[in-house]
Amino acid sequence: MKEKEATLIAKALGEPSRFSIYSQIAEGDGIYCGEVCNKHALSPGTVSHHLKVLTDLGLITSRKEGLNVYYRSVPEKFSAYLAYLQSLNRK
Amino acid sequence: MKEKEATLIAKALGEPSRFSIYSQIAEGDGIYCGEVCNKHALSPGTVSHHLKVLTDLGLITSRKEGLNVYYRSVPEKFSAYLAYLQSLNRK
DNA sequence: CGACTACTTTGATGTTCGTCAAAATAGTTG
DNA sequence: CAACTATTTTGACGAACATCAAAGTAGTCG
Repeated sequence: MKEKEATLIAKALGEPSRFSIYSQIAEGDGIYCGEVCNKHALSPGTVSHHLKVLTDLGLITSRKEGLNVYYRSVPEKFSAYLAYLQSLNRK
Repeated sequence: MKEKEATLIAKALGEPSRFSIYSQIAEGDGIYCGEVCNKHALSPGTVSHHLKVLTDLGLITSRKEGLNVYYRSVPEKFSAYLAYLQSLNRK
């Protein structure tokens, strides 16, 4: 992973709502968009926006199931980010 | 470390200039403020601002040496942040 | 003390971006 | 097809913030 990508991920997780949403997704085994809206006091449009940012960065993936959209995390991507951060100390 | 603090650190590192400045400090064994200004095309005021943000978060410390101010990283703080991130996956 | 240096603080500016309401889209179901 | 539901997109607005120039501060040195 390059510095630019790491910075974009850090920026994404630096927004409180988005960090919280990512945490919720990462902790479970997948979740529907609506459940995210329920847990956080945010409009559907705002939640959809945050989910798109996380998806574009590869931190989560989505799959349509009927009317709902199912989201789950991509641990490998997150691990790659952690590995990059770890390499910063004592390079 | 709590979620709020982790988010603040992520936000701080999500700003490209600040991420780059932190990297420069973390990679070496300490550095003067002026050297940071030289490496990055930023005004002294801007660099000072970024260094203050990182200092307030406990990611770096400063010590005055004559006319110069010497900065070095606090690896323990950064490690605590990494540990928190690691706990997000598979909690 | 007075000139100089390294850094910090202040004030202003332009941009980014989180948020919502509302319109639009896609898919379901009678 | 028509009504409905879940999500996304659009447009607008306000707040946060990165940046700079310039003024301020602290410490050094003749």
